[in-house]
Amino acid sequence: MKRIADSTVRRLSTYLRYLEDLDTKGQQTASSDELAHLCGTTSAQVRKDLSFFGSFGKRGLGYPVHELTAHLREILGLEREWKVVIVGAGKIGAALANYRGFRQRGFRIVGVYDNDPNKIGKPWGEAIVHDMADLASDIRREEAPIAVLAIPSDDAQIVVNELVGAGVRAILSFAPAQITVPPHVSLKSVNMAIELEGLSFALTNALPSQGVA
Amino acid sequence: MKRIADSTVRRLSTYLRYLEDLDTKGQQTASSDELAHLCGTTSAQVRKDLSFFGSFGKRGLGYPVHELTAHLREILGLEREWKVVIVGAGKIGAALANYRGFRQRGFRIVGVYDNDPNKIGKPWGEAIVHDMADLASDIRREEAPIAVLAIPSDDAQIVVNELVGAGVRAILSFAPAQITVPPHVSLKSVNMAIELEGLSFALTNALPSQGVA
DNA sequence: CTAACTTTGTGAAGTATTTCACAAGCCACC
DNA sequence: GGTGGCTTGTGAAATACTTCACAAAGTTAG
Repeated sequence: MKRIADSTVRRLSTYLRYLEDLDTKGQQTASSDELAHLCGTTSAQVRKDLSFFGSFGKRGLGYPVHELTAHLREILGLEREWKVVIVGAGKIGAALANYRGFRQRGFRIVGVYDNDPNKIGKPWGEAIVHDMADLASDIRREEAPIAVLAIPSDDAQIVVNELVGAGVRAILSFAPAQITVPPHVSLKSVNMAIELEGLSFALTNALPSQGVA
Repeated sequence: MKRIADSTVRRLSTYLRYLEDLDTKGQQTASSDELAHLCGTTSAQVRKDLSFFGSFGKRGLGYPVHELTAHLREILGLEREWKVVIVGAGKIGAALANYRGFRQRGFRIVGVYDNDPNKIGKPWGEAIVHDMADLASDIRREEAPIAVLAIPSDDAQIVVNELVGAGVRAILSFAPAQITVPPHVSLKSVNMAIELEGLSFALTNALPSQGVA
């Protein structure tokens, strides 16, 4: 199978979100054009994205909302539960844990870890903060495949190595540092500084044509 | 001047971060190859990125670290202060405000806004939470060009319209919703659900070749 | 059943971005 | 001051992604 572009996968997530809305509202079908308008893209893009995975639509009619929703969930691997550990009992991790969609989409937090003695043992949402010293062994026991890295910065790579060694296969990092992982591990980095500096650049250089997300 | 790709701007931010490190350590010059390794890209990419803005290197020697740092700050528009308002006195906004690099890079928070009566008037970091009702007039008075949108979700577009109407020219949104802005306004969206679903997809479809950020 | 209309799925064309590859420039050493 | 070894800057090639445009297929109305 052809490699799927990251940009395509991101759009699939967006389609899913809006299809769920439409499904809740009881809408039976949606055309690529309608979906495109909701999601801020073009109808050709929608059709192309979906066509990588099959023919889900009916010509002259559009896509069956409920059915396509199920297909997308399947494609994105959201029909199962994913165990997630959160490393760093700070604000970012808390924001994520608070986020309703997190649980709704099958991501279950099985542990929160920190190395601050003032935090260890304290409650954190519905969980209790564990000692980072237990991180690797807990991951091995739970077989959690996903880790969220929400620690300030510098030891990020060290922690990542530990995570990878313990069998984590996907990491979402909020640490403002370049991290490397072996090829069998997936890594996504969210770096607020980069986003803000991107805005600074845009303002400074006053490019016409913004408005995308 | 040719349009600069978003991916290029993101890399410039990364170069800057590592050049600052090298500068602090007292290193005089850095080759495109060294920078590439630090930043997880290729030397050709580094040279191409920089070449859009000028010839900063010396053949046979590399780039002067301190000087290039200054150039990049200039290019990214970080030689000045940017006033930022934060909309939504929740965890995400707090994470951002806590983040040291935020202030270091010239972003100054001039106001935090929420519509929750239990939060309005309460201290929030070093600031006090203001009523969203004052948002537009405060932005006009302060002339803050950047807003961080850290509210749960649904009214996101309404708030954005208000922000744009009040003169905001760049928005960093953490709301998990599609937002549109007029062409003269820059928008960056960070959507944790999309990132996590991207990881889920990668795990499910077990693509070989990950490791990028 | 036919005609008019809608919408998909998809090669082909068009853009955008990355990588290649090498001439030209600079340094250091003899 | 010439030679050898590095490293930049950059067109050209390669790759990746998006948009176009249209045949094919389905729908609706008469």
